[in-house]
Amino acid sequence: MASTNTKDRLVETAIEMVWKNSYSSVSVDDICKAADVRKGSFYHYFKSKAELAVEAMEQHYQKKKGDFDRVFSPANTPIERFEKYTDLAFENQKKTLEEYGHVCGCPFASLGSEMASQEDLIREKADKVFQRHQRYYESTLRDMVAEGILPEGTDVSARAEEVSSYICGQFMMARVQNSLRPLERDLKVGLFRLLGIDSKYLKAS
Amino acid sequence: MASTNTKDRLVETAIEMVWKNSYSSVSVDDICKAADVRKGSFYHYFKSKAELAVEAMEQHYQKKKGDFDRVFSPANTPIERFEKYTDLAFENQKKTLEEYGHVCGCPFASLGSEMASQEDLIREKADKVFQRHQRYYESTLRDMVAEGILPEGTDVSARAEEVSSYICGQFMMARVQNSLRPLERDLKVGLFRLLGIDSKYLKAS
DNA sequence: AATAAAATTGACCAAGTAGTCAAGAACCAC
DNA sequence: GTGGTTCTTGACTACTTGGTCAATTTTATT
Repeated sequence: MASTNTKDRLVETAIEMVWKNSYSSVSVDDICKAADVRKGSFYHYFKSKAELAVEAMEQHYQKKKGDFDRVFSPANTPIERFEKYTDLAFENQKKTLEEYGHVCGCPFASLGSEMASQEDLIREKADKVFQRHQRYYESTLRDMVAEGILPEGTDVSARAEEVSSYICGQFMMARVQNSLRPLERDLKVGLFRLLGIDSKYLKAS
Repeated sequence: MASTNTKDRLVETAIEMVWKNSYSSVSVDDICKAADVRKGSFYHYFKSKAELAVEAMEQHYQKKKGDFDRVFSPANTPIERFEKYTDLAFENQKKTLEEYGHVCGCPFASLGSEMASQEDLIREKADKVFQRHQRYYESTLRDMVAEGILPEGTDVSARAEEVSSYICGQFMMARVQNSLRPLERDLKVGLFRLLGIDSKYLKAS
């Protein structure tokens, strides 16, 4: 688990601690101590705490990218993709609850929202990560249009953003409630209603 | 604007500063300075910073309650209620952008999410406020069922929570993007799709 | 006017904050 | 080995943090 590489160890420790708690509540000293790194080394690799956060976000995205690629693979039907995605998302949240003792929500949203007005680099990074996620949704929506599941002329870009907002909102709600229950009940069913897919296409699965 | 009452002045200043920035980035000293109150007075009224935050949330909810009551009044058709609500929500976000120079999102979500794992009182308060909001949604959804706009047996409680999540998610997204554009484009149309209302009922308005 | 209660003040504290820096250690190519 | 580069260290700074407290002023009650 723990990287031998100093920089990676800092990044991994940071994403864990910040995701569980918050950016401001986790100090550079905390991260250094947990990663067993002296502060001078920290500032050898990062020129600020914010820069570490940005790199942690990128690395976390890269770590999850494989899952995204698998779930949103064209080998799955468009509907399967969103189904598998909500399952995956739920499992991830469940894992944070078991591992950190708390529902942690979406790290990009929490961190991006917390620092939105103070660290523009962090806000921008969160924004960019969401855009990348939305490309997966868009592509799936386009396939839905092609298959006649969604009407010609559907604004896939707008709808992808709605999906992104909805999922993010569900995660934040789960974090604030510190409970997986509404997520389990609402995430998938609400998402498919939001997608505007006729129920006849959902019966099959 | 500025209250003559010391306690109110602290609460009003706090909600403003915390909403614009974040809980952690605004210190007790900052709030005291902005409210022109000495720190001893602060701790005469509040026994901790967290307690102030909880009271600020309650007061902010009370301040907005009138708008909610007007918008969700049974004098409006159920569809009108959600329409007026999205309009109001958008205008509120627009106001924060103009006033604070930044899209601020939902204060209960931002604050609740930021402090979820550190200050349980804050998390709980945010949770409670969302529950109160959901009661407005639920009541409207029940009226929709009664009018045949939604099918008998609709789980209004679950759907209200979905609505809450979606709106919150849109706000957070707007904050992270620091832009009103997606909100303007997606908030209302996505909400009505999420509600699962047959389009024939929407044509009328 | 006397008294008690509520409100205000500013000095104070211990602990933490992000970030710096000069010195040394480890590693590299040659 | 030599020389240069990258890493690591720990002490250091200047400042901020949430919170305390005893002394004072203001306000309300009689």
